Amino acid sequence: MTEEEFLAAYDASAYPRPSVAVDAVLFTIRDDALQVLLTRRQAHPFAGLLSLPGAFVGPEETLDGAAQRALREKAGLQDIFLEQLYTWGDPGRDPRLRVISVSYYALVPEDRIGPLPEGTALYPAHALPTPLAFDHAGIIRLGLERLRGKVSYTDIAFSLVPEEFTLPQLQRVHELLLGQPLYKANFRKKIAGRIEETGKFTSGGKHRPSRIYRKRALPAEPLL
Amino acid sequence: MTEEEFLAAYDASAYPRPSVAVDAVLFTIRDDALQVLLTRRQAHPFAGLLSLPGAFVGPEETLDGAAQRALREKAGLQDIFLEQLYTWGDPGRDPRLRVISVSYYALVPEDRIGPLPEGTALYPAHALPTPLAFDHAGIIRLGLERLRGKVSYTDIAFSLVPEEFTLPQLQRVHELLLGQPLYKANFRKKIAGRIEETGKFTSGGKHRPSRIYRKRALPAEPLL
DNA sequence: CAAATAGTGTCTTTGAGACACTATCGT
DNA sequence: ACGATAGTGTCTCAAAGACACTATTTG
Repeated sequence: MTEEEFLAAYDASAYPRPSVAVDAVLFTIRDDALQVLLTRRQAHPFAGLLSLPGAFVGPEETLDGAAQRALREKAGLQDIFLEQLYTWGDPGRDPRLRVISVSYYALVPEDRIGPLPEGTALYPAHALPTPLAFDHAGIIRLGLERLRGKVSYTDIAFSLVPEEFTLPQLQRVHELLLGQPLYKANFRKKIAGRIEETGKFTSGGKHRPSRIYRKRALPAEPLL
Repeated sequence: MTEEEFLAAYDASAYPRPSVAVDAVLFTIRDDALQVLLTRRQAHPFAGLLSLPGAFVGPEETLDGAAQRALREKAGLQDIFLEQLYTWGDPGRDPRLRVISVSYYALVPEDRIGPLPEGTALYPAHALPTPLAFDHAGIIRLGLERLRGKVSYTDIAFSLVPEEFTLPQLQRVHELLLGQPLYKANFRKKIAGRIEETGKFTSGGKHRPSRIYRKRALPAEPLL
């Protein structure tokens, strides 16, 4: 059977086509812990359980666009770091109908999060209530793995920190993602090329103020 | 609007739901080059152009299952390395109808490839004909990036080499994926823990025979 | 023994890791 | 001066990189 023949058969068949949705794992740092945005489900299935914010993909909408919309609608967030994670499609993952879910993970500094709608809140990523709706526990686990894997060799940690930040703050984010303490001096050497000074300092603490930095605009390394 | 309301509206709407397909980028090494399996399209759209092997996802089929099926049908391959790559869903990427495509990349040693069906053949990955059908050029480019990124810190190169192989062979695969020559001694040190000797040697060459190895069954490193 | 490729020993360079030290704030 | 946190200098160690050497086959 050629693809065209299959398509014709598929088009004409009585099979319900799968629906396509997006689900987003929104991470942020709050109360010195990595947290995930979850909403409590009102309706069947999994009524009463927590689930990831999601949305069905509109007919004229890109996948990224649908993920952005989901976060805008459920958390009032715009222009945040968003990256595709994995696509989940096991038959039966949604008991109502076949749903293919394209999952995303998103990173946002706490100061960008406004008041959340009723039923939506942040939960600590390493002590989530159990069970969660659908296969969302697995999606979050994969998001955590991806995050942990990428933090050491990319810039993603900057997306979890305000535009202007101190190095102790940034180091703490790395430590929370990696789950282990880091040596101050080594950490600073490693990120030295990716930051620039603002000239400002913190104040008010009962200790030495710390320098305030921002992310360096251009990658320090020119192409080889 | 709650999710349930949206779902009800979505269900009842006249919108055609997207179709969901899989496309696979099958890589192999042949004639001392990395090659990709492509099939020439017979029908509209993009008739006459080359495209990736793909399939629509059946109603009771997993995504991985559909990708395996596509490769079985188009290349007679079974039980090969297969990993999800990215999901493409821009409206308009297929001019006929909305198609969400979950892309995979697959790796197979040349000796596992049998005779290919009419219109299907291998093409050198770094000198592909242009243009390709749909957004398949982008899918292949992403597959190449993923492959290059992963070769240095994972075992994937073993999937491009027969079960029993020599180190010059394995090194050549690394060099083709990375696009640069490697130092013999350093390469051997790096993979020393991941291989084991078979006790066999090559023969017939006009030079010193090389030892034949296989992949080490268990990861040498115990959990910390 | 010459050509050709397989395989090894070892010096250098780089970066991660560990730790001790100094600096500057508030009280 | 002290408690607390910010920030730096430097030794160690392991891995990556570079290169030169030895080994074993065929003709």
